[in-house]
Amino acid sequence: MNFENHVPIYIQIIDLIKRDIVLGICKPGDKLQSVREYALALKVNPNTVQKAYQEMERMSLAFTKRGIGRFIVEEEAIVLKLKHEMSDEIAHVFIEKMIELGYTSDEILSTVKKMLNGGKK
Amino acid sequence: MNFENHVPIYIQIIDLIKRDIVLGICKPGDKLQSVREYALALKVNPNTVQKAYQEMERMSLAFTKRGIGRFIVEEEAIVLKLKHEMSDEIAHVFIEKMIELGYTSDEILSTVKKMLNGGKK
Amino acid sequence: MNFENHVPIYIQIIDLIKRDIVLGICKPGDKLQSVREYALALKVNPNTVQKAYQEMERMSLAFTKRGIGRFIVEEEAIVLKLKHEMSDEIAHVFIEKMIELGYTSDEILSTVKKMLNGGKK
Amino acid sequence: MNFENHVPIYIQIIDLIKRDIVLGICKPGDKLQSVREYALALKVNPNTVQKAYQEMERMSLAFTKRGIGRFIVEEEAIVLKLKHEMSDEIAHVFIEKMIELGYTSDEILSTVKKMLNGGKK
DNA sequence: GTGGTCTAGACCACA
DNA sequence: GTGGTCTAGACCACG
Repeated sequence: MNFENHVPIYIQIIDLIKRDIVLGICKPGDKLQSVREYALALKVNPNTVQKAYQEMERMSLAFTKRGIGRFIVEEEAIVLKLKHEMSDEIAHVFIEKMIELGYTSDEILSTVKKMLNGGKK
Repeated sequence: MNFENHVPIYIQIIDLIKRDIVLGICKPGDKLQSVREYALALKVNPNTVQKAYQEMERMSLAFTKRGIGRFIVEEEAIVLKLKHEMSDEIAHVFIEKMIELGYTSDEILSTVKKMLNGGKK
Repeated sequence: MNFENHVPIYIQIIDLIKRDIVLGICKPGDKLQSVREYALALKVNPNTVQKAYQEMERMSLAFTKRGIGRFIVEEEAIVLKLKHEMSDEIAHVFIEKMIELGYTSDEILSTVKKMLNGGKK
Repeated sequence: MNFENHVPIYIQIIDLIKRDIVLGICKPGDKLQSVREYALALKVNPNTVQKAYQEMERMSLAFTKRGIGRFIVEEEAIVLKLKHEMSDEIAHVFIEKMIELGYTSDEILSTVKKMLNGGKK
């Protein structure tokens, strides 16, 4: 967790899990760590994890079995859906901002190419 | 101004002005609108514009002539510098996030291409 | 059983049995299924059935014969009593809430009529 | 606020406000009391009011102007929509339960009539 | 054990 | 002033 930047911790937690789902580290139907466990692991307050988990339920990414635990939604398609949703969002924001700065499509493409070849940060 | 998303309004204002500089809508040395004028125009609290202007001074993008007004820094190079700084930052963030999602360089490139051709908005 | 809504599962179980009594599916004096059996059938934690049964004893709806099993109370009147108790409670809550929303008696009646005719589900 | 029953306080708060909207006590576009104010008035913790308010935003019943306050959504139709949504829900649950208990449409109607005439609780 | 709710009190950014 | 977030710690119902 990054406590320095201004992205709320509970959002960072959600993104963490979303990434784990996309990367296959946890799979549809898997049980999430309990609120207390995960809070301990991340060294944050249980309420913060709770908030993240509840937000994930609202996004239909997880659901609760009362008294048993919380689980990732059991829909296999969620992985690809998440991946595309997230990458589309990211790419869209990127391109919008570049266009706003006056870049043409060609310039945008070559910027990306250069950076990808440049390799390290 | 977008009051709904989570980007602070004063940041949105700074970005607005930066874009105007990059696009040549206002030039190095130009006088900025007064806090009150601009606040009125943007339908925003004057404190918010004030904060945006102060932040721009901190970033050496603007300076104050006491009793006269606030001006964009007079250095011509600022335009290109801004443009590159901003686009580099944007592209860098974009690529980092895509890699985090497990995309390869080729996939990133083709995603960008597709979006540029899709061309909506 | 509905694991998604917020009605405790043990309450849902009680309601299930009460309905069966009212509808004559099981009769005063009948033996209830064993905790384990019923838990298996409902795909529920045995503790939960246990709690439901205990609660029913507390409400004088059931009683235990040690070593033999649990039984529905033997009083025939229980059926009608249950039926009226439950419907009165339900109707009362309904009318109270409608009045709170500003509905008049006439409007309440016509709402009910409309719904009964609409008849879906 | 009712601290005795098991309906979460934040839900009770939401219902309170919804009722006020339906009854015209507060109108679309009105400012809601600040979190702290309302918490003080209801003698609950500000976090509890906060939770209620945020839930209302999720239901598109309210929105935030940052640094200014929270407001009821500006859509006039919301009043009737809420009223019908709530009464439909209430009536639907009522009728479902009565049917489950084996009541016929006629019996349901006459039960309601009787209760409405019976008048007091 | 699990999640759900609540309190008390704090800090922060924003307007 | 406003809302947003977070911590610490508590109690409860549920399984």
